Amino acid sequence: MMVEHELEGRKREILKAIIREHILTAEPIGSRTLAKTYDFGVSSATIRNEMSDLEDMGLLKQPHTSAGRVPTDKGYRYYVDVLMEHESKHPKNLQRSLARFYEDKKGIQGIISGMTRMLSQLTEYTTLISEPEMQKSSIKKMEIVKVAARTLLVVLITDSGIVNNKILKINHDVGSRELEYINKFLSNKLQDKELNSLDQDFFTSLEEELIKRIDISRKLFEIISEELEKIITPADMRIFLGGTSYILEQPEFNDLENLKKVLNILDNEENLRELIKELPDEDLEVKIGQENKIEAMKKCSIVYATYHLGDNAVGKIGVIGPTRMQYPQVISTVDFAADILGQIISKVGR
Amino acid sequence: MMVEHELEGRKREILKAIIREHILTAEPIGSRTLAKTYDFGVSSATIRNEMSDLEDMGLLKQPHTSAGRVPTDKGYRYYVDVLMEHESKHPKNLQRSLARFYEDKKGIQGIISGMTRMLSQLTEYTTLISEPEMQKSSIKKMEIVKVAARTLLVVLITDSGIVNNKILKINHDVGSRELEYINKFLSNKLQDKELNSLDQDFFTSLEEELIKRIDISRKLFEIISEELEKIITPADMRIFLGGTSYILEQPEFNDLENLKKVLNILDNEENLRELIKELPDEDLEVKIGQENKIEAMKKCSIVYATYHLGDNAVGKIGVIGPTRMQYPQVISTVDFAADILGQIISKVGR
DNA sequence: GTTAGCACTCGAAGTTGAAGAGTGCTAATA
DNA sequence: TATTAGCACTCTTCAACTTCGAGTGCTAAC
Repeated sequence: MMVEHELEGRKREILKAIIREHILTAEPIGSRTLAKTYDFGVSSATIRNEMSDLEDMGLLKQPHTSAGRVPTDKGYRYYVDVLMEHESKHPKNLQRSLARFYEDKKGIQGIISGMTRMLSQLTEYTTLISEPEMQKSSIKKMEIVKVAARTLLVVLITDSGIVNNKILKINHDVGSRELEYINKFLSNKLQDKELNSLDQDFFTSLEEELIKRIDISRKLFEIISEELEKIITPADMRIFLGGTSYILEQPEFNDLENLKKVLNILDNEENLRELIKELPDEDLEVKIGQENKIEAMKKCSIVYATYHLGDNAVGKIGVIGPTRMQYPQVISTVDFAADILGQIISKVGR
Repeated sequence: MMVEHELEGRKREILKAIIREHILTAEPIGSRTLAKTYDFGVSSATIRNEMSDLEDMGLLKQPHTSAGRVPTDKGYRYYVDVLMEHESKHPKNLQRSLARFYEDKKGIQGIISGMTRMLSQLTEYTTLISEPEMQKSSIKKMEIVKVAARTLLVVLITDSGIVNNKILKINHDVGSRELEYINKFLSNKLQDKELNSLDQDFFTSLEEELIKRIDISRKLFEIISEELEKIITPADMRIFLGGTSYILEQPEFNDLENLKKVLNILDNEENLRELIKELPDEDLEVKIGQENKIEAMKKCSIVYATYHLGDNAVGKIGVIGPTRMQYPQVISTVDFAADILGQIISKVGR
């Protein structure tokens, strides 16, 4: 199946031209049009023959007899992997827009939300950013504060500067001494621990130790550790979505049926989480059409990158569009955005 | 303009029938159809005359000659205000679904997010819920915690149980004594204060007093009070949106132009905030078509209610659909949902 | 290996005509 | 006087038909 890597020069150029043209027009490309706009030095008939070969290889297809050719997913894949010329320059206006972020102090979520909007405006596609996962971070500080009778607030801060908190209802009141003790004890035990090392076993052993030392209600500790676990698991990690309406600009989604399917996914944060979980932690990846596991996404491409906060927490940033996508620009923009986003958040955190 | 209130019986019944029928079919309603499906005891010709009168009053209109009639915004308004029969019963399955919420302990945002999804599923329209505004709440507890060198965490808890926190970067380090003092001082001063009474003047006077008592860096206090103000202002109050894709089910949005306009509003949280600000604090209100101030919404209706947390914080909960909307069901559902939402959140908070 | 030429295919777009739904008006009716 | 039957007229929708152009594949010649 790796025949394509040996594509001779002219076939390469023709495929490249077809894909470029199709990305611009969203129309099937015919041999005559191609011969006229590009100068291959051969006639349309020859191009026709080449195109027929490319079709046999599965890189092109015809929507129907007597229409021009359209790239297949495989064609796009080959384009992205081999043919495409990468844009190395990042537009000046991007850098300028970024300045704003440094001034803002709206917290991590504000930054991500702003970045979502910006990326979607730059690419003119729908954009998706996940909050940084905390799994790989370690705990910098954790504190339980009593905020009212039978109400505690657990605050957790990681070394990447992410804050998480949770209100805790308990049945019996806790004395402030007791709480102080628990705080000290937990601080000691949890300091600098990696979050993903805190499993059920860990908590059980903690509990045993704590019970030995102090006459603390077992029930109370159970609640605390249970809640701590919940905070840590990224089950309800927020996903930021922007530029949904750009989808409507794409001619391939003029078909309401398709549109519905895709919007149904985007509509629901649960589905988005699902979608993001599917994506392996690559620095930069492109999922083209059928390569997506979720049914409704099989007519879309996703260009995504993983952004890093130091060496720890990571999140995803991605762009969703039709398989006919402006890959060079989008890839370069997403790549850059991931880089910048990591930097900005890291600065806020530290 | 209040002529309509004296609409004679038959005209009322005909208008009601037309609106009902149109809500179901989304088609213009003709006199013959009406005469056949409803039994008014008169012929289609008579109905035709009545319809003509109703059109003169601005309650109906014809999309074109020789089409049936369609209700105008004014017609719907009259329907909602006068003709409509309210559904008083709340469906059993709603009550059942609610049980789930009580078990969840995902915090206020989780509850709202869940409620958003539920309401959109029940009504089959797009749903919108705003976080409770804190303006009218008072402060129950506020505490500044030092989480790292030159990093403070401000935690604020209101009497309606809303927690807000913010990370604070400062230039110089603060001693823990200093902090303790500030905490005590602020606790005293802020306890039970209403949030909307905390204006610039208040902070200035606080500052003066504090400076007298302790040798605290003026700069530090400025930062703290500034940030406190930011926490309080609802500038970036979150809006939860659900069921966007239901819009696609509505035949009136088969026109891509319309659809784009509306989705553009929904796409952007900023716009949604704008939208919600437009809505006065009524217990339950319906904005029909042209009554909406935002251009893109002039083909939509919004049914919304204000939900309460005790007597204090309030938020909005609403449903967006075409002007041809299932008003009776939606109104009753939104009303009920607002009620329930207030209750649930209050319980979590207390 | 390349190309010109040609028959063939298919979709897009425009045209026409018939069917159907609905109206408004008028004159007859209860 | 309010109601109704009847009829001419208007307008949309839909299907059938046509035309046009873009594109292909194949063949034979270069």
